[in-house]
Amino acid sequence: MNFPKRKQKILNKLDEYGEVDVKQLADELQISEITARRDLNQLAADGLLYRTHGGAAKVNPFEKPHDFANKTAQNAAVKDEICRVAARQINDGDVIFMDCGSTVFRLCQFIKNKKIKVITNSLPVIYELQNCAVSLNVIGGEFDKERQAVHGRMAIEHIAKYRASKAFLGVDGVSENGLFAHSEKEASITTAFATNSAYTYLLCDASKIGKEPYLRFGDLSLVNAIITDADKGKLMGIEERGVVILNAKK
Amino acid sequence: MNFPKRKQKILNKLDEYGEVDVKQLADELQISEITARRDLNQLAADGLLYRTHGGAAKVNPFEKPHDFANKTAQNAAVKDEICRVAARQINDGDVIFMDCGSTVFRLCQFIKNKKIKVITNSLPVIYELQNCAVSLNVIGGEFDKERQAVHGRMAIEHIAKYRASKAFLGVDGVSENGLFAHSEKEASITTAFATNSAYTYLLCDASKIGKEPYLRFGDLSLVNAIITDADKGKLMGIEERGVVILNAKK
DNA sequence: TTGTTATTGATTATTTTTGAACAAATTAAA
DNA sequence: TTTAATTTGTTCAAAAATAATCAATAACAA
Repeated sequence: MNFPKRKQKILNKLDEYGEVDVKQLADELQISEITARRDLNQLAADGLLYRTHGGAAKVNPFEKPHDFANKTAQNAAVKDEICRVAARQINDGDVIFMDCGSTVFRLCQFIKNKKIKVITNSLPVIYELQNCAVSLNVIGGEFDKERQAVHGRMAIEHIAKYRASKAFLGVDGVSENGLFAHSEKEASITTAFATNSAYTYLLCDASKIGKEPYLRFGDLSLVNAIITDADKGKLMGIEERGVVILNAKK
Repeated sequence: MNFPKRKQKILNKLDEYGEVDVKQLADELQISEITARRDLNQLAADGLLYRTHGGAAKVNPFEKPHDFANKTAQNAAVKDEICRVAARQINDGDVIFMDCGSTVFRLCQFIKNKKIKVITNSLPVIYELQNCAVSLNVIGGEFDKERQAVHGRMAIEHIAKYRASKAFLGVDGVSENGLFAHSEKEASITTAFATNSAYTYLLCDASKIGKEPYLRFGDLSLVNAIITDADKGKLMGIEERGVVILNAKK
């Protein structure tokens, strides 16, 4: 039995029972335990399941059915690790910016009982945090349906009126040459967040490191720290520029 | 049983009873007490619960946002009639203000296919309209959890920058003596909406007519028309002041 | 054929998880 | 207040799971 077929079986099983364990999987599929583990790791890397000790679980069986939750399911495990590290940087009393990226969204779950103020342009973030301890400030302006967030001139003006102690941002790419985005819209918002916060964290998984898509919108000096699961080797050029690297490897 | 599964069980239990204690948890989940403690500590670190001596408590005593849906369900039939009439006043190309009242919220369902721009401070309205034809403008500022809407000075400033062709507003009371609200917050937002739109509609069911609760915040001249299911008799004093009455009786 | 590559399994070392024992801290009681 | 009972954090050890390395096999192309 080849991998694609096993993959299908594993996912079916997972869908039915909500979880699987390595031993039982190895037995049923007539493969060794290590192969079963390798399969699970590969599926976990694709964000199709959650790897646990001894097995795996469905991505999020108790998550809300919002469509933005689905988007963030890709690489959820890695993103969660990154966000755990990020959450540890946040103290009561902080005023933080959060942008509308899928990685930053996953930060919500870890800050729900912190006594902080969150300023954001992301509808999913607002929706997720509306009933918890954090105080919310909504950035006003034109609503972008695709990104489920507010963008445009008004949004930039709004941000400029506030000062945050920390900003948590995502980008489409980052290298020693600077920060990169797919669109002008996101670039200008990100820049506004960064310039109006005392300390800026970039949250990005390994896939974004070294990528330079489309638009270079800012220098590395715009951010103070990068929280990532990428290897040291890939980050050398960036660290040399004075950016703090926070490792978020599992 | 692995951690993710225990995590879910703990959270479920917490959700049901509001609190758990270590001993009982260890017993029910067939784990040692120290493991139970470790689980609770980890969940607490993620902000999913509050750690107490001997156990843990739910993180947010607040209620879920369902109460908004419940509120809108009250008198739904009457409110829908009012909103049907309101929707007929809206033409393609209009720029309209919508406030955060439960009546105005029900207007959403009737305008989803109109080619208009909606400017609102109501999170439920944004959520409801995010995936349809209307273009959305989000009013920025401090988020008020109770009302699920944005209020405050920033919101007022935001509104002042726009001009709408029509505003659709709710109030807590209206009589020939003017407009009434339960709180200063809502009053100032309503005033801002009304003064920045060419034509202002008040959406209110019969229960609001003649009521004068707490704060009188504006003259009747602030509105151009009232859409209501109330009898002509109750409205005489108001109509005399030049306010157009649109009947919305079933 | 031959060499290359991908897949799988076995072995070993490492990491993670768990529980027990005990000292420190906290709460409750006298 | 002091004392007793709980609860907790810490350290250590055992067990389980995992990652890493290497060898065997299968699939594939030249």
